[in-house]
Amino acid sequence: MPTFVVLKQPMAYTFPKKEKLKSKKLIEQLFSEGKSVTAFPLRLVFLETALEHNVTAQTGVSVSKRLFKKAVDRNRIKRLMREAYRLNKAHYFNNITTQYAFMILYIGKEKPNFIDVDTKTKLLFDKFLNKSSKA
RNA sequence: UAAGUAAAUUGCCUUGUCGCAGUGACACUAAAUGUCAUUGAGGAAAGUCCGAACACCAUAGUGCACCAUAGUGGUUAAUGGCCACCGGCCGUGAGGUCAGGAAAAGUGCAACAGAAAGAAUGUACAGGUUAUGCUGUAGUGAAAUCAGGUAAACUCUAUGGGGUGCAAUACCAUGUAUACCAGUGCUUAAGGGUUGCACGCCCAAUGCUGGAGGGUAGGUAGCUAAAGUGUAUUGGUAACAAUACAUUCAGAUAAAUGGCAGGGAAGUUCUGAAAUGAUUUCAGAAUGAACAGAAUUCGGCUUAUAGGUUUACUUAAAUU
RNA sequence: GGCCUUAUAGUUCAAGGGAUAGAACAAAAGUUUCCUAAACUUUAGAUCCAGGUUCGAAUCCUGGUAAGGUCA
Repeated sequence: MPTFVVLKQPMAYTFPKKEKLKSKKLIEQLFSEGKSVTAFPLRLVFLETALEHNVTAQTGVSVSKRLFKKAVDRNRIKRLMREAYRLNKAHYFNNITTQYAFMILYIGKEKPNFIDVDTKTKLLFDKFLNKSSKA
């Protein structure tokens, strides 16, 4: 369970402002030059790059207005995705030396619950590690 | 008790833990960072339909055009909102609803049907008359003889409206291109700006306009104490106003207000028991909350919304 | 966040408030052909939704829904 692990290592499970992907320029660069992996209904777009702050990655989440008309639904999905990223990133990315920009997209049409998003996020990061280690 | 009408109000509560954003204090030379404290979505935050505040457009002017509104009075910062009254229509009723000025200023429109839908007078029958004109009825149609209907047709009347919107606007940082093409021009002027047009006003030689392109797309202010909110009293039929006291209540920007694990609840369904005229009470089990997320700020309107609670009233039946 | 535009057959477009909403392409059936194409004949198919004004609304007015455009 996530809560059990959290009690042991509270420091790693945060998601402060400087770990968020905000620069418009960097986001445009990410979508034009970055690669992607998919674990439906999630897609991860990533790019190895140099960041302003001393962090392993800057990450953003996105849900299309086309797929979810209501702001409540979009906010809910983005919160779940951020939460899943926060709880899983330490386990997967502690050994990475270079800096990355990430963007996680939700491409499904159904509203998910947290367990789905959590398991899919883990699957997504597994795929990402495979792909990046090969390259 | 049943069926209904009109309002008001509420919009799940709570514990632990891990996170997010703002503000303050402390540590630190400062920044970054850390610790602690504290605050953190709605009645519609929505639609952007009205009205304002505020900012810029030179000072925002005059006329026409254009747009909006339309019984009377009141209310307000303002309104197309709201309140009261009058009138029309609907409802047994409580109530609901109405862009509710002008057709004797003018122009237009009326399919089909019908003799005829405007300067027209037909046909049949009856009445009346010497006879005709005349009067009534019939048939068509939404409307047929009356100086008719239609203004959510043009129009007229009255009233109001300068334009654009916080991606406004100001400043700082970064970065280039005073390059290229077309037009025009240093002169009474042409041209451009100012709202669609006219007048008026304003602009000018590293000029102005258009085309095609290049650069930056980071930060700060605007940004939340306000026509604020709550309670009480007074005035007013009411909308609303005045006074007193209390209170400080979100400010994000790929965009905070969340995740997980419990506990409790209104309500709903089922089972059992007791009483009863419908039904109610008690016990147990299951289930466990609609519409929806601030984006400069207010006042309204409109639309979405599971249920719960309260008040006033109407109709019908029964009882006293 | 602000400001605008549009919505009619499967698609692209018409239709001064008036009879059964029209045209082209596409679709289906048939004729022709040994078969297909072309050609010809026929058929089916629509006013985004809900109110209002009007005798009568695709058209006028109001409120929703959906799809698009634009800004420093």
